[in-house]
Amino acid sequence: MSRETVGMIFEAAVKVFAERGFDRAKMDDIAREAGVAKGTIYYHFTSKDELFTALMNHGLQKMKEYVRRRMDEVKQPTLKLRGLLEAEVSYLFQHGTFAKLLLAEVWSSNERQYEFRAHIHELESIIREVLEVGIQEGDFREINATETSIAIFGAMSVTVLQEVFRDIHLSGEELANTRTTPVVDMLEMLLHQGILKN
Amino acid sequence: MSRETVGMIFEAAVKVFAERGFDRAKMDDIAREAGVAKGTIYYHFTSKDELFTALMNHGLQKMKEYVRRRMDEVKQPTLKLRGLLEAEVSYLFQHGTFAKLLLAEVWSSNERQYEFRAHIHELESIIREVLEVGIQEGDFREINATETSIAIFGAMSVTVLQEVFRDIHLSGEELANTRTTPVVDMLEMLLHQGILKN
Amino acid sequence: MSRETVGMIFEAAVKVFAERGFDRAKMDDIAREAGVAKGTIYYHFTSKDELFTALMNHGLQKMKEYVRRRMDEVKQPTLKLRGLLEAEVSYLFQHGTFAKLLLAEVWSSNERQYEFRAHIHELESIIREVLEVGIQEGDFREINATETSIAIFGAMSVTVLQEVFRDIHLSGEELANTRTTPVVDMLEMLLHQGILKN
Amino acid sequence: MSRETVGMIFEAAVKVFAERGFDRAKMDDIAREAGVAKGTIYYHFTSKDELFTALMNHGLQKMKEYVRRRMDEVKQPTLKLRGLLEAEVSYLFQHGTFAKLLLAEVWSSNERQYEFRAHIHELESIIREVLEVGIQEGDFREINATETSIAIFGAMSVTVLQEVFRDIHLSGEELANTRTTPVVDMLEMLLHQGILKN
DNA sequence: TATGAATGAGTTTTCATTCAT
DNA sequence: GATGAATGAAAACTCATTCAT
Repeated sequence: MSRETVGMIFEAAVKVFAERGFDRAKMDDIAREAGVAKGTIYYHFTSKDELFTALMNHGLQKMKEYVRRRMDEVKQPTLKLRGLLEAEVSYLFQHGTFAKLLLAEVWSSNERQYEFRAHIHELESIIREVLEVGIQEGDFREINATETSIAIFGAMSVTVLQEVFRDIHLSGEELANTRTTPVVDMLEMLLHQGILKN
Repeated sequence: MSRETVGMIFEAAVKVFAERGFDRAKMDDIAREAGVAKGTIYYHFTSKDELFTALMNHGLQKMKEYVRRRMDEVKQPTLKLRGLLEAEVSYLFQHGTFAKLLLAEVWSSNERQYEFRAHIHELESIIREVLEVGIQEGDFREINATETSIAIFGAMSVTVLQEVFRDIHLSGEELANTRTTPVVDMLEMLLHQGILKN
Repeated sequence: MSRETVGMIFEAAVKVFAERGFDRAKMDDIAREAGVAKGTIYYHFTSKDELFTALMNHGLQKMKEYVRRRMDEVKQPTLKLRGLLEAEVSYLFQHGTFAKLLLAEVWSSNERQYEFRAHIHELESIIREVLEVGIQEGDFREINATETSIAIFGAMSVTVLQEVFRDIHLSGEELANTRTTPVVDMLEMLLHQGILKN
Repeated sequence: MSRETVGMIFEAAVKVFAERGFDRAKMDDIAREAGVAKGTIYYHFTSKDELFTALMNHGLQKMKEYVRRRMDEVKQPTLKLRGLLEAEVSYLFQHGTFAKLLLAEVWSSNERQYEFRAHIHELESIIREVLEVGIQEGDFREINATETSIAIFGAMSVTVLQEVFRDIHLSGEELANTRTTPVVDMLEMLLHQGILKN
């Protein structure tokens, strides 16, 4: 049963944390949502903080795996960048609650943040690696790969979040299906060629 | 004394809210920081929420004014975009605490968020307007101005935030002086010409 | 101006105290209602408690005077009791807010209560005196005047209060004009002849 | 333990509320008196208001049951009225704290009051029913049963309260044993035959 | 493993009172 | 006499965490 119980707590926690943010989320609500007693959560996690961290680590791990897997299918840098964007955008659309949590809590100031930002850095690193290879192979300009990767991550994540909030009634599945391509098209156009006419 | 008292509370509140985030900020700390009694805050603001909202509205108003003022100095769209970025980046560097608050709390889910996002939309609109003029005048490609402005806002703000966190020991003044130009250069290069080699 | 200011505070205080009860009444509300600054109340009364006590003493004094005056017009004990009831009922109807205050706060437990109950005793004494004269003059039975006067006061005041609450939309004037006679008739019938058929 | 804990909170609450009145009663005191932590009260009752309402509803329910039970033992209207008075007087003497609360808070103005007065009306209704039967069976005069029942309730309750306050050092048990009969005698004499000599 | 009643430190908010002008 | 900004003690309420069952 353990696996199942932990799973239900996880699901409930993502939902409640995303709805309310870390501080306004109550262990009571998570317990109710998960259909277990409050004590049960504490049997599996030592604290609210630990639960949250476990949650985010799990989510980020999954996201990184998903992105890496999808990217390994493509080789050419230009296409690789598109594949990467497609993977991240689609993942965040599918897990909108997780996306909210990600952006809302990275900037919140406390101990947790360090661990968090490390994870974000990893996501940025994936972008950076693609950029570096592209530069080396002569596909991309001699840009600052680190800074540019951060900017790209910002452009991508904020765009996704805006859409998630705008179409709050759509399911993650629907959002991912209908909005991924337009968003990635926009980003690709912007990133590849810039906005200048020639 | 009223003006002065409210001013001190404002300053103290920005600081404490930025250090801890809305939920972890204590009215006690704000009062101590402002050098007034806790009751005094409640004499001027009906609640913690009202104080926070007043604060953010004030900050966003100031930011918008600053940006608009700096932009009116430039006419040509290409240069105008640079002026805009320079203004926003420099403002956020100078008011790093406000910047943190801005990004951390927009995505946090509660009643406040709506008012907030409306302000963010205004900031995005400033970018959008520049894009639209640029498109009309033939300087920019036929891009989707709305979506692109969001992406640009994301790229800009996330980049600034990362730097603020990285160089946490630098004052806003120092950050603005040393980092504005490199960051704007990077963004301009990215946005103008994209990353493709030719 | 002093007389006027104190008068306005008095009026406002009766209203607010009656609406909310002593503890829930705020000095702020009284000040606003009176159209003066909060400090002004403290210039004239040393404390909320003193204001309240002054108020009640004043009200009870007025009531006693009113009752005694109306009663001196009648001589015969039987008619005197009716006159007394008429006076009290009519006064309480006209000053419904005061009546509420009277009954609600006599039983509230704190230091004030002693002074209060002393006043109530005086009101009961007026009844008792009438009963005693009536007994002596052979008009009334050999009843326990003290206890009976309390019972009569209870019957009268609770009846009035019920009507005040029931017809909450009527003005004191209207209530006094339309309800005094029926209520006094009922009480007189009850007290004079009892409910037994013969 | 639940039953016991709630019971202890109830007992403590009646005591503290009666000693201080609703507004001056502190949850801290109730908790101390009950020997539980403050949070425990909030685990069982959502607010001070809810605790108070639960308390009064419980008390009034008990009182009504007690009165109805004792009255069902008597059939003849004249005796029934005495039985009713005996039951109410004796109950209020035994639960003097509850009696104080009852009279002090019915007239205090807030949301609670409506629920309260509804209960009081029920107590008055019990009296009214007895009067109506008595009138129908020819034992009582053709009085207005509704208004008279209110007056009787007022006479009875105010009399009891006065005694409770006068002999503040006596236990409820002692008061009920020694004072019930004299008080009921007085009331019965007054109500049955009135005060006129013939 | 799972439960949920109990805890108490921590927080927001209220409001009578003061006092410099 | 009158003002109203400032105060701070007091109170209600919250909620992560514990622990006996």
